[in-house]
Amino acid sequence: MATLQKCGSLDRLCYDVGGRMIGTSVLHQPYILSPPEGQPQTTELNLSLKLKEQECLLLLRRCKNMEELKQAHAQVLKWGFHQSPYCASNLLTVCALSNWGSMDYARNIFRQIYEPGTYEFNTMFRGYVRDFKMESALFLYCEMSERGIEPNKFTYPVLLKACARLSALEEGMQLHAHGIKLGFEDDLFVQNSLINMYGKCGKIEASSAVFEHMDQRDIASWSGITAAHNSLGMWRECLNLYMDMASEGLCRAEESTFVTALSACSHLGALDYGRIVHGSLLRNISELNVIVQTSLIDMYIKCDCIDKGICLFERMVEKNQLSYGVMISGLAMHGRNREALRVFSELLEEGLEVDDVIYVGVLSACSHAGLVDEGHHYFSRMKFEHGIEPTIQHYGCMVDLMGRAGRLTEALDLIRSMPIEPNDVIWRTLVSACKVHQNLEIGEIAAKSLKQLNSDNPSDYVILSNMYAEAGKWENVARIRTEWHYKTSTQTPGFSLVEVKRKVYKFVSQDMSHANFQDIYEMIHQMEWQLKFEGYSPDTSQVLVNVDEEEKKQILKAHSQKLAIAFALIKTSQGAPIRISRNLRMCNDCHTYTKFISVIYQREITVRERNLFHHFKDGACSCRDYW
DNA sequence: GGAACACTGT
Repeated sequence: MATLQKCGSLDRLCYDVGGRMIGTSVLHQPYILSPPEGQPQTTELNLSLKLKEQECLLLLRRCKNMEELKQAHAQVLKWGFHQSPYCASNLLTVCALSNWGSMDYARNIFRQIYEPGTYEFNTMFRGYVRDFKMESALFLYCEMSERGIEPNKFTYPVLLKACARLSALEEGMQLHAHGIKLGFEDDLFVQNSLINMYGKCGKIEASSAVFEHMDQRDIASWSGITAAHNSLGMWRECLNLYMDMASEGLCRAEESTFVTALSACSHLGALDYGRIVHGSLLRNISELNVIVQTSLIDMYIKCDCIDKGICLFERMVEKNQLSYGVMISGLAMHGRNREALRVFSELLEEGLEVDDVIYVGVLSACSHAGLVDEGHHYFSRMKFEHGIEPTIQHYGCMVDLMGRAGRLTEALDLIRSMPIEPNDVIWRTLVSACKVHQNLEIGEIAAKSLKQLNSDNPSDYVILSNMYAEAGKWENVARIRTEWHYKTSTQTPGFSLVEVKRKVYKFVSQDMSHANFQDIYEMIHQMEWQLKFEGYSPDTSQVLVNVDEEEKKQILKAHSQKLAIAFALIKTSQGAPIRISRNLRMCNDCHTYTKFISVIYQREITVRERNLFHHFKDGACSCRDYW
């Protein structure tokens, strides 16, 4: 049998006309096949060896599963070609990258390769990343550096992807530096990967810097930069980027870019934009895939077009778990809880997998609808029938479910028996329920636990102080107010978004930053008269500033939601619906105010509050004042 | 041989 030898000298190769060189490009080292001992190196022998090697390659490439591969591997070993760089590399690629391959097997082969080069390392990186073994990939890169093997331009994208998935900023930055040193910073794929890596690590400035410095951008560059903004909650920026891309006309958008843009529309409640994206989707993509369709449904639902969402959902030929998930939580958001549960049973009938997210939707539908027994039923079914361990979110839903129904002791027992540490959301849910049901005893327990978590949420103090006020415990109210004052600086700024003529405007409380803020305040002033005439009186109980009553009223008047409504009234035609989206729960006064506006100006006003829609029409709200 | 996408409780 022939053996493989490393051939150090090119001279020898030149002399050895019949002997052949294998894989110089791969290993940067020439190799020859030597004849069995005592036999001369003849052209015939080399030809037959070459043919044999080809046979090995074919054998490896034909494999369709691990069993076949193992057999082929055994044959290659028998023929003595396992050291041939071609054969070894092919074997490695098949193991690491085929759908049925095994990375463990690949690792063994890799270890047996005489001198693995950049190509073999890259193959291993790709295999590891594909198998979500990011640490292993980065670890192997260290070995590569120690061995002094030069990475090439294919090395960086895959490793940057590993960093992106791990949110490993430090490693990512190191790779960036190495890439620059080796002169790969101008490679399009490296740049795209950098955009993505920095985005996933939350370093949007770094991500944008790479994007800005690119000479040419392709669709992936745009895709990456929009996704980076989207995942960090910078939805307006994301949409602006999408529009830039569309208007530049240099790239034809692909499905992924549409999906990102639609996600931004969902979060912003930007229906007009959503429609534009839908339009270009129909123009550019002939057949919409499941992901795009699901995103469209999600967008319509979150932009208050629930019926359009349902219509698209029903027309879908192929639905997956996520499509159902979007529909279930969407229906729950709009208070159509029975329908949500019906869709859930359809999902089960379809025989699709159920996951924890779907159950969050199901349980929240039960809690909104006050279906206590059903909620308990689904909760235990989730654990015992589907083997899903409840997460903090499921417990949150259960606490909400029992809390709304006034079963406060049960809710507290559940929190105490939870195998997970309760978070601030859980306690806050219970505090709110205690306030509604005026249970001071449990309320105090919950409030104490909430305070221990130091979550700096100003609304906690409002609920607490209101709870004490209703019970007439004024010393406690005073104490809470002082404590609150101390925390003022750390509160999250609330904002309202409103879409007017395809542009999304953001308002914060007391906002003076808009170009036409004077018109807006003038409008607020006019509205005040109308409101007074209709019998509205401001409710300052939730104004969280320690000032006198008159000043409180002034502050109340310029809450972000009111500014957004005033702006929309000025800028839209009579009777047009107004859609507002906010990051925080609205205060009682804004709720009452909006009800009055809906009747005075004859407008339908929808306010989206995180995951709940308030639909104001003719002076009433769809939540029936309980939210 | 390389990059990118959707759903989560107050």
